[in-house]
Amino acid sequence: MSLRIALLGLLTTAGAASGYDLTKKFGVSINHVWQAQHSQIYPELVKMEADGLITVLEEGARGRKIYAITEDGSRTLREWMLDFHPTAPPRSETALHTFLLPLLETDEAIEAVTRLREHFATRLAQLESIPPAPEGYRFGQFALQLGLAQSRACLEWADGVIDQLKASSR
Amino acid sequence: MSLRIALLGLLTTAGAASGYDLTKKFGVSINHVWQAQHSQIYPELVKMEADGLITVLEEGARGRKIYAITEDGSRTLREWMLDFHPTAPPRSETALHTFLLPLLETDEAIEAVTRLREHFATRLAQLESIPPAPEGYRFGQFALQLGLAQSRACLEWADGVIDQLKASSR
DNA sequence: GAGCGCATGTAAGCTGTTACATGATTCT
DNA sequence: AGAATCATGTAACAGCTTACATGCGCTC
Repeated sequence: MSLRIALLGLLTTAGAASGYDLTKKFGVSINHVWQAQHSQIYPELVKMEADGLITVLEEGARGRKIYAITEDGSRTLREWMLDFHPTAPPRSETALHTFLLPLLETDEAIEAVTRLREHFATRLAQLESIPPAPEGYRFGQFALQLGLAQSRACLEWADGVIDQLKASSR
Repeated sequence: MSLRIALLGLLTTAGAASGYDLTKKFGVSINHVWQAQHSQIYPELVKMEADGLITVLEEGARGRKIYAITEDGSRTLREWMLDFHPTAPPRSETALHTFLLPLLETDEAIEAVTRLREHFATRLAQLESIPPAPEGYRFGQFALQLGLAQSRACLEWADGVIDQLKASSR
């Protein structure tokens, strides 16, 4: 379901586009929020057209098909936005690793958490490099703020854990 | 792969157990970090036994099979812990919803974010109700701290967004 | 005409969800 | 005797990844 929503969202926020264009967009704008490969996108667009959520506006060179969202598609997207109820993501490899940290010796654990810290710092830097919305109210603005808040929290957590581990090794 | 790791981790931290026991454990101890249904666990245990990571210690009443981790299993788990490199989770329904918030009218968006806020508050309360490790260095302790830090960050984010939306509606 | 980027597709395989199915034991 | 719980499995399906496959159009 969410892939459809992401595609409908992109077609709304960025206008009509081909599967190829949409694939590229998943690599940039919406990237920190949702991702998909072309092998998943092309078949999904075919199904969405069959369901009347999008239409082919034109067929260009090299079999390029430009899709646009339909009334039905807009309604579906809006309903999803209004109905949405969050659920906690049930699986996180990083959290699993963290859960099992006491399996390692203290110095090994410090090394492992330092690696995590690096990762969080890199992610934070990436998000900080995205230019903020200039004014008003833009797509992705709030998601970016959420990503920043979470990255900062993770970074602080890693620093705290490293301190705890160092204290316990003395 | 990670399901295996979670199972090996549980067999290490909580000792030998049946598929049924492990299923229940995914419903409590490790629950905020990883989850699995019995329909996924039973076949996985069979494959893990075939791969020599676990063995059947005894077969009890009602076909109950008690599994224990093997040397090979412990080595695999330890190697995973040492090799682990985090990756950013590429998909979050909540972040996608957040990304598309500007599709809604301001008052609708406020309502939607208020629902998110509720969700984060509930999650935080759940994690806070887990008793902290009494002393020293326990399995799950750092993962719990991570969950708390992230939940608090999400809650603050929601409050900030609600403020921004209210300011923009005036 | 060789190579690159554009553009779309298919297939195999893994992970995870939901539902179906069965039988044993314990408790009331 | 009936219900609840213990205990294990299978099947169908959805979502996603990786790899394979093909052909057009532009530029050097």
